[in-house]
Parts: sequence; C-alpha cells; structure tokens
Amino acid sequence: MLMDDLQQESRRYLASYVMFNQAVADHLKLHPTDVQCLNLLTAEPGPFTTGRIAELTGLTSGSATRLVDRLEKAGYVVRHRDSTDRRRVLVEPVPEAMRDLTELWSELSQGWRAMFADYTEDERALLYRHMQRTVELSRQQIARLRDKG
Amino acid sequence: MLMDDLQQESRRYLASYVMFNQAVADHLKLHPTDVQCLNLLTAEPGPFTTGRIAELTGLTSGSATRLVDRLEKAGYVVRHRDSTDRRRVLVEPVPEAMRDLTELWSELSQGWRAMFADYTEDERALLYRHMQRTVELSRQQIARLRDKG
DNA sequence: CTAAATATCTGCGCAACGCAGTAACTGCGT
DNA sequence: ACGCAGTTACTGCGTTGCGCAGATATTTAG
Repeated sequence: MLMDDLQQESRRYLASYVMFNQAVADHLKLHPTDVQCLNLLTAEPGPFTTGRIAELTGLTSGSATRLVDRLEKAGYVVRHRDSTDRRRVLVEPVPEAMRDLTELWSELSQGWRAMFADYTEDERALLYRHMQRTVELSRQQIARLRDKG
Repeated sequence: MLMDDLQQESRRYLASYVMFNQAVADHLKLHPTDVQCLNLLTAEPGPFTTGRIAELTGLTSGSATRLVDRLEKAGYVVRHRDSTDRRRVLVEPVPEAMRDLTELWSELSQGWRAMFADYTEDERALLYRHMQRTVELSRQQIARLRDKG
C-alpha cells in the first residue's frame, strides 16, 4: 500500500463527503451550512451558544447569528437566554423538527449499516478508532490553519 | 461496538471533513466550492468539461460556468474548446498554480502520513478499501437523493 | 462606580447561487 | 442538403449567505 495511493484516496474521500453534505442540503432545501450546523448540534456535546456555533462552523459572529435566525425560523432550534450569564444565548435543537434530518440520515445510514455489518468486530473497532483519531487531527489542523491567518 | 456509536462517530467524522474543507478555503482565500472543485480536479479521472464539473459539484450549469470563470481568472485552470465537439469546453488544471493547494495539502498530510504510518500493512489495506467503498456508497446515495428531488 | 472585556445583534456592500432564457453546435430523420 | 430536436455552455436578474464594522447589553476587573 503506497502512501500516495492512500493520500489520493483520502482526497476523493474528503470530496465525496462534501458532495454528500451538499446533496443532503439540496434535498432538504436548506443551505449546506445549515445542515452542517444541525449535524454538529446532534454530533457534538452541548450546550451550544451562538458563539460556539460560530466557532464550530468557522463563521463570524454576525453570520452565526443569521444562521441561528434561519434555523429558528424554520423551527429546528429555539433560543433562550442563559440565566447565569445573560449575554449568552443558548441554542437548543427541537427534536420533532430534527426528525426530517434524522429520518433522512437513518434512511441513508441503512447503506452504511450494511457496509459496516460486513466487517468483523475487530475491523469495526479499528475503523471507529480511526475516525476518532481523524476527527481529532482535523481539529488540530483547522486550528493551525486559522492561527496562520 | 454498537452500531449507534459507529453512526454517531460517522456523523462527527463527516462534519469534521466539511469543517476542514472550509478552513482550507478560508486559508487560501477561496470559496469552499472552489476548493472542492480543485480537489475533484486532482482526485477524479479527467477529462473535465464544464458540464462534468456541474455534475460533480452539484451546481447548475450557469453556476458551474461562473465557477470555472473564477478559477480561470485566478489562474488555476485553462479553458479550451473540444475540437471534436465544439460545444464542449475542456477545463484543465494548471500544475504550477495548483502548487499552493498541493503544498498546503502535503503539509497537512504530514499529520495524516504519521497517523497512517502507525497502522500495520493489513490495517492500512482495510482503511483503503473502506474509503473506496464509502466513496462508491456516497456516489449512490447522492444519485438517489437527486432522483427523489 | 467606572472602564475594559465579552456575547450577541444589526446595517451595509459584495458575491455565489438558481432560474430562465440565449447562442452555438451536433446529429437525427427526411 | 435541409431543418428540427437535443445538447453544451454562457448571460441577465433577483435572492440570499457572508464578512466587516459598529452598536447594544451584560459581566468582570480595578
């Protein structure tokens, strides 16, 4: 297994994930950013403030406000002020409204489940650990890129 | 290994890849779509026409034309008409201009190489095959989403 | 009690996008 | 040879997401 092959395949892999996100967004008639945000809301540990959403998505604070505006208007999330620090706004997903997204995801994940089912327990454990490591590495790389300006 | 855990981690994984693409785009002062397109240009087999780029990125033909306009203006690609079918426009990457992107990628991929180097040959083969399968599965899922409207 | 820092929101201009229509070209049938 | 449908790419136009800079409310430091 040549490293260059692995790298090339990683690149296709990355591209296919971005395309996938785009396709999901088109299908739900939402913007890719919005879908990304909803994904983060279900995948990352809360609680979420507008500022944290800005950080997670890489948007500026102003754009994050607009993003939350759209999601709130569409009924996906609710805002309420943090009682301990009244500057902060907590953003909470609305489970019922997330159903569209969850259903779509779970429909699509049939394919993934089938794929994962083909692996042995050890292989699944390897893939799981690899994903964790990749997420962590991405986080570091993103931080470095932002620092370098 | 519970399937739900695997699915949750897949979701974080997907989100982190989208974030990563976003960060690369910000760093190069390009639009995420443009970076995605350049990625596809190096990762997918050619030749590329404007129409194929539209299909790969999920954009409409008009937006794909504008995308190629931007990339051409920035010097990343050149246009020239297909001599056998003069309706078609072939889009070719300019290797020197791609250096920015390639260098950045290869700098960032140091981290990936290190990560991959930790695995055994068999494990790398598994990951490689898994990526291929995922790319193929994504392709199918995207096609289904687009068909459903 | 004032000043600096923090979290969010708002006004404004820019630009990417989809849509619908246009122009150039190919290939088909007659 | 001719015209007509289908294909490929491009062009206005309106909408909307985005960054930037400044405004507002609240907390924290001195």
